[in-house]
Amino acid sequence: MKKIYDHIQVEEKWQKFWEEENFFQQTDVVPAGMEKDYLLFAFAYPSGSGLHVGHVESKTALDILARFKRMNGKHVFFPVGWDAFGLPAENYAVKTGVPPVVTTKNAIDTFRRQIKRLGISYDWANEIATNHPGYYKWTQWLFLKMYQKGLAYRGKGMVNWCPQDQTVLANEQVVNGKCERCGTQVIQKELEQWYFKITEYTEELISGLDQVDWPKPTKEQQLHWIGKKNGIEIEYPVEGTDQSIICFTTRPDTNFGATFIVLAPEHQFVRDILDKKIPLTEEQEKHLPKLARYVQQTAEKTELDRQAEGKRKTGVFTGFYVLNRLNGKKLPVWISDFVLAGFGTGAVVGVPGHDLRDFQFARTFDIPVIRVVVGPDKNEGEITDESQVQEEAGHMINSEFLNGLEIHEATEKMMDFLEDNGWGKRTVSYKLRDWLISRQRYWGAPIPIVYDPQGNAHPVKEEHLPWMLPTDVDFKPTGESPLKSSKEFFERTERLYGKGWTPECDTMDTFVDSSWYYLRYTDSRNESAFADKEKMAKLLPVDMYLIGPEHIVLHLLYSRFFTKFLRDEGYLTFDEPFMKMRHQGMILGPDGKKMSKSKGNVITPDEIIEKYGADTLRVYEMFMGPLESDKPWDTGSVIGVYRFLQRIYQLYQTGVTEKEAPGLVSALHATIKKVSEDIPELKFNTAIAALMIFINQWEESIKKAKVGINAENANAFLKILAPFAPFLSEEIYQSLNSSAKNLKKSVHYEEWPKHDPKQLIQEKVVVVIQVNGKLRGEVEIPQEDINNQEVVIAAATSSPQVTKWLEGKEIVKEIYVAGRVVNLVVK
RNA sequence: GCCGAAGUGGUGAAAUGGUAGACACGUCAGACUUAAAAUCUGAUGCCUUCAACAGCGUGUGGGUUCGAGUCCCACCUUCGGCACCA
Repeated sequence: MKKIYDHIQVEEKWQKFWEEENFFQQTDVVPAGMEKDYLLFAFAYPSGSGLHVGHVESKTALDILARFKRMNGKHVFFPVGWDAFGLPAENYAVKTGVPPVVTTKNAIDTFRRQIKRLGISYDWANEIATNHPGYYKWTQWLFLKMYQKGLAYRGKGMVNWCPQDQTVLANEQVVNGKCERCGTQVIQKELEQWYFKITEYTEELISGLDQVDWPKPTKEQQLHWIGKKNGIEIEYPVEGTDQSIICFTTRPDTNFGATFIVLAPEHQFVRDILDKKIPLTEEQEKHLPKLARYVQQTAEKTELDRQAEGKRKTGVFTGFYVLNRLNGKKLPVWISDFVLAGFGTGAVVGVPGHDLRDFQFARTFDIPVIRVVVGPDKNEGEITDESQVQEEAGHMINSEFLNGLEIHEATEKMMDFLEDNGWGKRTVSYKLRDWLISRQRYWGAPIPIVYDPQGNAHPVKEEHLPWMLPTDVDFKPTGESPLKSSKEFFERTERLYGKGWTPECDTMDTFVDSSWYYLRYTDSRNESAFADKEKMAKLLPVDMYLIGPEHIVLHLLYSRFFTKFLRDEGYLTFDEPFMKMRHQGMILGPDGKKMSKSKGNVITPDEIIEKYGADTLRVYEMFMGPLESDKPWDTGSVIGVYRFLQRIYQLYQTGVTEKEAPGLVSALHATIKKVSEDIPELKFNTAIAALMIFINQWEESIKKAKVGINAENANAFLKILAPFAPFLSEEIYQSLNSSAKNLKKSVHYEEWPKHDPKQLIQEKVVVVIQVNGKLRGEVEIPQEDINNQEVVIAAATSSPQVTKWLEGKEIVKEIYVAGRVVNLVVK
């Protein structure tokens, strides 16, 4: 009778065994002569709803890699932790009054239990959670380090404000004008906020990408985000004043076609007019009310309003003119919200003939349009329609000394000319801004700053770290930081710093927590440093980072910034934290849509493990398709993997024989080769297919000839199966070798088998025959003739399948690809 | 609009420029069973067909090549990201 593999009982048994024996806990030192391998996954936010099958994918993938590398003699560092600060826990607290520290702990406990059931071989001894005072003490310490170096600063600025969450959002956290978290329309607000000066490292954030092995599209997205543009700042004197307006442009070649200037409503010059710091003529005074109203309106506009406006241009004339020194023309100065205060100089020179937005603006306000570029259509006439606006290619006209030049040549010549005359200066502009880290939230690390009675900022003293997050707060959103409601927090500040001193009540963006967690892993219990320098030098940088594509821009940019800063401070010896990075795709619901509670398409690992076991879940998810692509979950298909594992278990009852089938042994070596090649490339789906093929062959051999493979080879197969199905392979390994003398403690401590190339050599090779590129037959060629073209061609042309296609034809060409294909070209 | 990725059976998917559809699900037929589930065996791209070693087939249209899912050009569709960035 067949023995049924009882996954529940078996998996519990080995999970307990591995845990009791501290199987995968690393000593924190890399043993001499061993190469380290640091495998990292993006630590998760422990949400209340627990793990879903999507979480399982990346964890399993890296676990397979970890086990494979251990068996290949690497010192694997595979830590785990929790990105535990964040909004959901706090929102839950607002609703229910349960403190975030409680919900977070419960959520982590659930996650931990679920992950352990999956058999992920994490180094639990170094587990971290960013909400733990032992962790955020160092988050705060790093803030102070930045503060000392002038890289953390306080500044006034327009910020994105979410009225629902009652907090500031980074630009990156505003999606389509809505809050990334809750979907509420974001508005603009001016506030005093803390920033990190990431722009200090802009150039290195660009050049450092050359050092790392990341997917190309990821690098491109980062570059795009940084948005480096070479251009020139041109100075335009304002008529009737001693001021001038500076415009940034990448296309000064078109400057003879300039007909106006547009400022962002937030531009300093506009403020100066409104504040009457600039003497106004009577005529100019008349523009003031309109101007003031427009500035006011812009400030109140939400991102969504701006979007709803679409391309429709609005604006107001300031009453001022500047001088275009190239041709002595007067250009009217306008303001419009299509010009962004944060890019370039917040002022744009309007060339309506050759910039679509400028054209639309000129049309709306009846400003003249001048053609200075002739495009590939050779049209030199007036520009009257959007479709005629030539931006990308052509030659100059109506531009005096530039006439006839190709636009790129003209750009260079114009830049030289402007610089030579002192009217402009070449410059580089970036989209990247400093990182706004203040959050008016409770559940985060408090910013370690206190204010003296005069309101000046002072760093919290190092001996007062961790600067504890108070617990006596009111979670109800008031528009102000919840920490303001803590009596203890204010009392503490006065006690430690003096009467009238007050604490900073904002907390840090959770991206700060996650910008350095991979450093803390290396020395997670250190109480006197964020991590020991030597330990970091030994284990870092990260060798493989597996991360979802959603983190491409922010988290990676911030982490790289931290790394470069800490390197400059002498703590780190490398430039880039993540040497190799790959992305896992998303596991979609059975309906092909993103899994979400509200859609009711969430599959939990618990239900699958209950029914089929953790090994089945692991192997199924790896078998679904390429790691990096999005894949819909199909519960129906899980059964196939379940059957596969059951059949393996059955085979080991009957398939291990003293006499071996030679073809089977050779097939095993081919399988070892394939699996060994696929795992490092993260091609788990094809590795599993190879394992399945071998099991099919082995089964067939037993059925037909009653011969299988011997114990040694049977063990070899178990070893290559072990990373994928750790429980099943351990179970079989232990019972198969129960009488063996020098048994390793576990299959997972075994050495990875090597394939024997001699075993892969076939006696006969099938060569395919094509006639004029079409498949017409095949011949078997003995191994020794495989490189003898004459023999192979002769065999091919005399093959009965082929002769009928050659009848009455002349062979004009013979192509032979050794061991694969013959192509006969006939006429 | 710009940047990026991807289009292959009923489904998830394989395929260093060299036998397209490996492997798996599903489906159909059969075995076992009172029956069902489970398990096992066989078939399964489409089409003509008694059967095909015949024809057609990797989003569309061209091209390069002895040979193209794979390389090149143009286009269509889907999905991600950015989006008035001067």
